[in-house]
Amino acid sequence: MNKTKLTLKDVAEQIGVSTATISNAFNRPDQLSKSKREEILAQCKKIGYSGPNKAAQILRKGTSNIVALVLADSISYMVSDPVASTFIKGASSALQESGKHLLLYAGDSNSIADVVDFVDGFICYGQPRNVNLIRELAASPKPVVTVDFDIDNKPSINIDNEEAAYQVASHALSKGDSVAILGLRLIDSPATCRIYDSPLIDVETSIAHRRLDGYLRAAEDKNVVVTNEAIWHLPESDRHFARQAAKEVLTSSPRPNVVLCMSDIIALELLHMALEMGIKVPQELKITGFDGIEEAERARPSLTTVCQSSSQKGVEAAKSLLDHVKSKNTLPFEVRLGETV
Amino acid sequence: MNKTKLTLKDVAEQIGVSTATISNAFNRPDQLSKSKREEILAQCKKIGYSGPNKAAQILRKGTSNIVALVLADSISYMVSDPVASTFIKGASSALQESGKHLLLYAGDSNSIADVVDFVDGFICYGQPRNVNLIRELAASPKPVVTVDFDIDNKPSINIDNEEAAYQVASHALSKGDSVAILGLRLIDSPATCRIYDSPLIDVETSIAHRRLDGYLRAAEDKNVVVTNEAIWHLPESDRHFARQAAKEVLTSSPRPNVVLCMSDIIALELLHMALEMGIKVPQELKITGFDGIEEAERARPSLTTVCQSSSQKGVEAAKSLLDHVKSKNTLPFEVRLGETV
DNA sequence: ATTATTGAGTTAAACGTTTAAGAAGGTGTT
DNA sequence: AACACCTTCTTAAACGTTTAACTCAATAAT
Repeated sequence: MNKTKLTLKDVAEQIGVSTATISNAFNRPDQLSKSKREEILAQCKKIGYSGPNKAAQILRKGTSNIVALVLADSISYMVSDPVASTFIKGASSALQESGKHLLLYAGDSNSIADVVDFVDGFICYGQPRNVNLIRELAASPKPVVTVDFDIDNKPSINIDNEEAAYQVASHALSKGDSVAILGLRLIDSPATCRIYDSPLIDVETSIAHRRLDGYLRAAEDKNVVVTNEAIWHLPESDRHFARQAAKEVLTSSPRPNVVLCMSDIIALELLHMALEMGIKVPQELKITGFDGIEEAERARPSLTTVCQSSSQKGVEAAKSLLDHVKSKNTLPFEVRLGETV
Repeated sequence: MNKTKLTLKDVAEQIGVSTATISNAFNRPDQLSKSKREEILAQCKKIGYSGPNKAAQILRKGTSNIVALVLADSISYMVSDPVASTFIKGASSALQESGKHLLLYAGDSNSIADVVDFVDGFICYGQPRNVNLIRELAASPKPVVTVDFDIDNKPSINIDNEEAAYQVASHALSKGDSVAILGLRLIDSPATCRIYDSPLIDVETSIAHRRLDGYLRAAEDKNVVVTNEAIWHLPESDRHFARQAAKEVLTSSPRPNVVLCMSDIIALELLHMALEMGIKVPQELKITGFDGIEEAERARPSLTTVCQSSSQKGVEAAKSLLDHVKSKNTLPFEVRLGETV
């Protein structure tokens, strides 16, 4: 049992070669003869040296094999959200295959300063609340890949949200004529409310606005008028907020016969409440979701929604980061016709 | 715009003090006068130096503020499991409060060698598959806290699984007399099967065996005979495996009238299948679960189970690690009487 | 026989900090 | 006036590697 941990220097002295040679034995096999290398590795194993210290390598090499996954909100929230956790699954398995480690980073923190020096890059999932964080990411010397939102000049992974929203809304509006929209993070409010004339946030960068654009274009095509009073804002795709918004929509008069929801979680909550109130779906009320989570397919009636593969997004994001891809990557989506329209 | 990143040395030269003083300005305010410190900090901000490089700090200080969360299985699986993800929630929020970062580490990997040099400690959730990993953790110089399993001489967070299992089983067996047990990871098999006389694994360290002990003690108390043919092994708490085991149990003859399940996921799948088959619960079949997940409470009939707070376990694990607690910590549990017994 | 070329190792300078030990000057005590 | 004792800052040695540049033989080319 050694008192203190062995270093390259100790090992070099014991074996009788220079530190450089030991280092090369571990990192650059072409720099020394095969026989010597094997001898060194065997010796190291015998005396209990398990390889160069990683902390020192991080400093010296400037790379750590750690990738930070910046999550839009708190980590707590993200892990329990089915869409986000599926994304994490995809990203983590792709990273693991490349021997990278995953550091979970809360997007509600104010700065990446405490990790930027040692991580190899950032995968950024969903629009962080904190504007300063986005600025820092944009200016970061380390590679950054964004998912479900956009930073200028940084690669991103996305579906064509505008088109997807357009398609699903067109389908629903061909069967109904009065509409409400349950949107996500459209304005700066911590509570569920109609947007009225509140200033919209993140208009350029957020997918919510692309989806809204798509909904509105579909409505225009079908000659359906949508006022700001028919557009709700939810601060999060959370059952609690969704329930409240659902209640407001369903008790508003006149009650719309089409409700376009920006997430399946919201749509499902609306569906449940409608059924509880004895409203017939889809006869009296048509509902569309967004995301295509499992629960949406299992629901009765099953939800009409836009399917996108969160896990594929995770995989693509990881790949883009590792391959130093510079361009934006637009993934496919699919409108799944369920029984709610 | 500077070409290359500023270092302490650059800054020191520009401001005209020693590097030590700058370092102290950031790390040890008591080592220099208040006025000088403020002046330095202001200057740093002006020239765009955002503080000492973290990679260098990790090497020099030997601490990184990174905690590795070692998850029993692959990260992918763990993130989607409701119990595990709730645990992650608890742990991550507690760590975040202390300014620590969370590194997700797959327990199905073979060695901690690639992170042990730079992480500050390990939180280990659930029994890792890989025995070598456990050996390394046991021998690690860095602090380790285990949850839901045990390593000698390392602190752990647990409920009294034996007693909890005893209580819930006693309740169920007071209303039934023939029993099957759906257990987790009892033997070394990748498939669902009866344990028969296969050698049991991790007998000393795994919670599954504590629960089994509790079940068997309750059975003995009630004079109910349990043979190894009534005990099933599932490799994971997964709906797919659960469904298969449920089918086998429900079609076995004679069919037991009490089934004790080692997780809610298993119990719920059994419940659904029983209802599909037209078996009346609890009249013809009594079911108990374990964990107390939300879905168990929402189910109809609601599940009788053992409630434990996964998120609290996460919090306690983080605290133990950060406070260098050496002792084992036994958390409370509660048997929730549902409608399935 | 002389000069290039290659192969195998070594030397020493980074990487960017922290911190024990020391120096210089000021304050308080006797 | 002499001494100890702070306070404030500096010096320089770590922390444990990687890697460009160099040395020294041995082999190949002319």
